[in-house]
Amino acid sequence: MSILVRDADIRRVRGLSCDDSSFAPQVADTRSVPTPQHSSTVLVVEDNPDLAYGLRNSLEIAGYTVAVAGDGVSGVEQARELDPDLVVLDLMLPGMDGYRVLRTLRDEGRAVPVLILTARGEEADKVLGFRLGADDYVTKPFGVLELLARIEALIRRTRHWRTPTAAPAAPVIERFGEVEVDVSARTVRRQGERIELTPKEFDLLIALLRRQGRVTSRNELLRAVWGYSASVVSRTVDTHVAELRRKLEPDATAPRHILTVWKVGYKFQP
Amino acid sequence: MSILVRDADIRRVRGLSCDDSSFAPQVADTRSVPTPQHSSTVLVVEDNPDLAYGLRNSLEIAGYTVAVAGDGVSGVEQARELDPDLVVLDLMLPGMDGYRVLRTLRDEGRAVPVLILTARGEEADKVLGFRLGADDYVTKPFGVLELLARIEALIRRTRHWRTPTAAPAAPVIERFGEVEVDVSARTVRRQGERIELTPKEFDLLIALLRRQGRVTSRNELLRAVWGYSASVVSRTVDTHVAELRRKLEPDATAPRHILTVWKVGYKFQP
DNA sequence: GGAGGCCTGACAATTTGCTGACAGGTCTGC
DNA sequence: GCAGACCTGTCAGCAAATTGTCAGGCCTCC
Repeated sequence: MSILVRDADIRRVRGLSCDDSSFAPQVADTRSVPTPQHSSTVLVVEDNPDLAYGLRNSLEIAGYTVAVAGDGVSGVEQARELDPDLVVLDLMLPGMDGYRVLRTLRDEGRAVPVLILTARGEEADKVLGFRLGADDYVTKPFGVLELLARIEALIRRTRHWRTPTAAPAAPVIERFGEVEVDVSARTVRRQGERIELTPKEFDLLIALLRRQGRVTSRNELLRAVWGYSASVVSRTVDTHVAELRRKLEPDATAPRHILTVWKVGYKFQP
Repeated sequence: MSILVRDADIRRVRGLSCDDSSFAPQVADTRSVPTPQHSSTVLVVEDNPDLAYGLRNSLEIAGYTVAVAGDGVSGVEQARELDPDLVVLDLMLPGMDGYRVLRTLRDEGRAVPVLILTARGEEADKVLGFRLGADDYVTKPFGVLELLARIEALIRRTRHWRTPTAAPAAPVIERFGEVEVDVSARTVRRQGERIELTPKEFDLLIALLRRQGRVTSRNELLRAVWGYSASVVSRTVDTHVAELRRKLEPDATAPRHILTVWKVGYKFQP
């Protein structure tokens, strides 16, 4: 893994003017250079300090504004606050792992491009990452120049729809029956009263909400919420569905929203 | 390199409805169901016939419309004519190489996403590819599922500026007589009133619907709905047909939609 | 070390579907 | 046109499959 790359190379990748002479304060330099493309913000969510430092450095040299989050929770928070142009996301994070970070962002309706950067190179991992809404997936060890090129490509691809519209970022709230779900705050109220859902319960609820009106098999729910594909052997999904019903349905024994479809799966109805 | 992948996996990558029961009618269904997501067109520019064939196959199973070009010049031409949603581009091409194809497309102002697929895995090659305007870069040997996931991600990312309105998954509804069937919700209404069908009944109804207008033998229905082929010894199919008639026909003794064809089987008529 | 979340596995409660027989229709050969 | 053979319609009960539910135990996080 070559974190050590000449600055000139890094600049070149971004297509900045590259006269090799400058060993001057690069950061200040690139900032003052009137880059035609207004400086984009990149959020790096990475718990390994060394790697985070290296990335920040490379990205700043390439002319980006960089923020670093050391764990999943602060990653989500900073993504909300900064509204970055791209997120570089490690999967192995303490606490909230990368998959969950990604899912949370997407559940909140954030379309920010996400590049997953991880040691997990199994094809299944990659497929899962893309399914959850990732835009690129780079495995360690990686070349910095390639990473920068991919970041550049992603930002290039997504720039035009960011500039024209200044999103007012309305809170995403879903309602059904006497329940309202604030997706970004991950809170649920029922008759105005706060209901506590566990993370899995909330994810499951969102997954059902996103598929409302359609029958969803346990397997699809497993993949969407738990992240793996396996023939359903245990009662995990059912257990959580039962818990959701208990917490959200007026009468858990006669559900009106979270319905069972025999031999197929579950279906959410508003 | 695993070109050989189960169809079910390939479908799953596109997020089509997927079910645990391996041989159940649901899987067969997905093939004929008009997928709500309008079929995207993928242009494959690849001179190796075997690889091109394999790609076309996988992509078609995944639900894409596929065009193949065997060299760079016809690749550019087809890109102009078809205006595809994505281009899979090999670099090593006879005549006009991939880089030049890419540059030509971009010079013409075509913003179509391009995924480079090549054996050249040097970082410098990748960086060059991205600089020329590629959106992704996959090196051989590659996993088909990963490639499909990347293609899906790219098309997902670029879909919105091709289709201005993002419709929230309109339900697929089939109608006949006074009955309407919502396939994805697995619900049936008759004169607007909800009719409860058991799983087998619903599957049988779908199977008949899919074969409307032509006679279907009990054996074929058995295979389609029950998943196994067996000479019909029991009255199973008939029983379920009777039940369907009772629930859906205005007069079950004089069916108008689910007709008996003597000594042959059944026929559905809208 | 405690608490909460999550999964597992068993048991109970439902729902579904198959079987097998009988009744009623339809067809074929005469 | 008739009789017998054959095919389809129908029914109800039991067996099997599926889901609801719960408590115990493992694990992670605080």
